[in-house]
Amino acid sequence: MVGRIRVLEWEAVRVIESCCTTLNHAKQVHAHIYRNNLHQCSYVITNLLRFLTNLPHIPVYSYPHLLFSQVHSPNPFLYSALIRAYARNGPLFQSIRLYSSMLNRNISPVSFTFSALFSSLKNPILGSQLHVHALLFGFVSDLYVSNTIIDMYVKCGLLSSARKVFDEMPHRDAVSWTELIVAYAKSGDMDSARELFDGLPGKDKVAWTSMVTGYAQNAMPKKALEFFRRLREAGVETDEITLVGVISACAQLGASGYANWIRGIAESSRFGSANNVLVGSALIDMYSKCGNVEEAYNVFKGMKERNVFSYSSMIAGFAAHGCARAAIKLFYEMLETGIKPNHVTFVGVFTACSHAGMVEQGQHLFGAMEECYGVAPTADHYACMADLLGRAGQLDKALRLVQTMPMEPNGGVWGALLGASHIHRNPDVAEIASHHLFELEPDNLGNYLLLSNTYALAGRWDDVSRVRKLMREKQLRKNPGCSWVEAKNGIVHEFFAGDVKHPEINEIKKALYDLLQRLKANGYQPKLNSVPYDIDNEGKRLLLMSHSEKLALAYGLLSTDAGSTIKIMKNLRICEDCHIVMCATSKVTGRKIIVRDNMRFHHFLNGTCSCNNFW
DNA sequence: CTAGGGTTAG
Repeated sequence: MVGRIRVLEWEAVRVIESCCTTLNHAKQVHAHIYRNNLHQCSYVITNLLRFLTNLPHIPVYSYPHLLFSQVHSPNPFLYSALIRAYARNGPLFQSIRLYSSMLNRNISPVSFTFSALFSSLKNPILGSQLHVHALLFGFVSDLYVSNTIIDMYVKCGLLSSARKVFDEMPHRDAVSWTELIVAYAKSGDMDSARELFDGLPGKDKVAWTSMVTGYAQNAMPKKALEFFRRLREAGVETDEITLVGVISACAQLGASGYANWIRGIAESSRFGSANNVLVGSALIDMYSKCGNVEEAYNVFKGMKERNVFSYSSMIAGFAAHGCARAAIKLFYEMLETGIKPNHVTFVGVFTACSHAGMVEQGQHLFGAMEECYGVAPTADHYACMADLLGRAGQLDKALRLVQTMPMEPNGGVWGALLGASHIHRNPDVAEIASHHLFELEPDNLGNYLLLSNTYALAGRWDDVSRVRKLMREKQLRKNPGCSWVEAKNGIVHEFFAGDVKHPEINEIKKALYDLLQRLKANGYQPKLNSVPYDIDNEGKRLLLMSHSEKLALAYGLLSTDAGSTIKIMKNLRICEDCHIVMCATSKVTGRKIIVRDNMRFHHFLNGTCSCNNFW
């Protein structure tokens, strides 16, 4: 009889492991188990519960608990499986209650009990108490348990406690190391991550990828590429997640040479964009950020499967390039496919409207987002709307929106208002916005500059010096303006404002001088009031001449073939005078010029810019 | 049962 039950148990578990793919399957299996009197068997029910835990959105309180309660004498594994189910999907206190009830019934926990408890725990007080329990029961020498304890401390933000557990572990595996490496990377401390990584004896794919991704996420794309090169030299396999990290690094570099290089690697691997949504979406973003929105769309069109990331990235890409109508059209296409937009999708949609001055369209969608699509607006969406109204010149409406919005305005909201005040030269609204910004972001230099420049445009030089004094007191120093341009051979050249370091600087200055003369003959006049300093006109003229994007433009004209597109990247916002020069140059030379500044892309063609002077 | 992943902004 016992033997027969064993066979049945084993069979039931095999059925669960192989055939259960939906909740309905699970229920059928359960009925079968019930008929065969196996519903009291901890082993079988544990496996059924484990399966249920992995299904998304199963309310734990109902069915899984029912399964559990039919077992009269549950073993510790069954308890642990239900603890894990609650830890994953249900209320935390239920996990803890089950754990106490286990102890009360004198059922000793097993290591699985603790890893289940720690796996979703984000409460540092409970966490450290349970850590003591794990110590008392002697489970901290268990790798799984210690690793989940490390993970728990990391999730609680207690990196030093996590490190202490790590340092005191008698044995560690790659998981223990990588958990900490990632934690350091996420906290922005790549030096510590690097130090740990260097000491890791067997560096596997995940550890290498964590370094690549860590550098990418911390805005060190060159370092990310260096580690990717070393990863490949070490003969480590590259998978989709590694690729995504490198692609993101190339996106930050913004140069087409890197973009095409990693694209080639990705497409010739098993994780090409046609079959892999993850890689595809990352490539869409990369090409958008490299100024090639057409290629981004080619990747998008070539994907067999698309999800909310692919659509949102593409919509944001169109928006950044000023293709507002394409962005909106894609948004509606997305709805037709049944893919639900999320909060990021809407940010992209509103940015598109904003940069195209489509106020009514944007307001309409803002009104509909919660009602029709179930996405509740966040402060970020209000920032988009403040931007939309403000850019379109409706500063009063924008201000009223900010003052009546249902949540506390964040920096983005006031920043949008400040930016709009600058565009429309309204120092009064700028004062209100910056007053809040100086509280919220006391060290954000850009806010001080925008306020000071808005005063300068209004000729309020006393106020300008007041803000400059404030900046000096806070010891905030302006980032030097810097631009990059791709030469014909794909090499990227860097220029700072007033640069004299480039080997061909004399030719470049000559070319720029000649260009400006040509533009002047066609009606260009330097926009002197875009210089926010109280100096004489000749000084302003010279200052404008030295802007890094103009140097980059001149070098681009010198170093690329006639008829080819010139691509320039800038770390700060392009200035009004440079914007005019770019427009005029595109007309006079017949060149297409693409400028990526820190805000968006500008496509200059035949005298006009895709941003319609909204930026 | 524990470790790496893509989209947004002024």
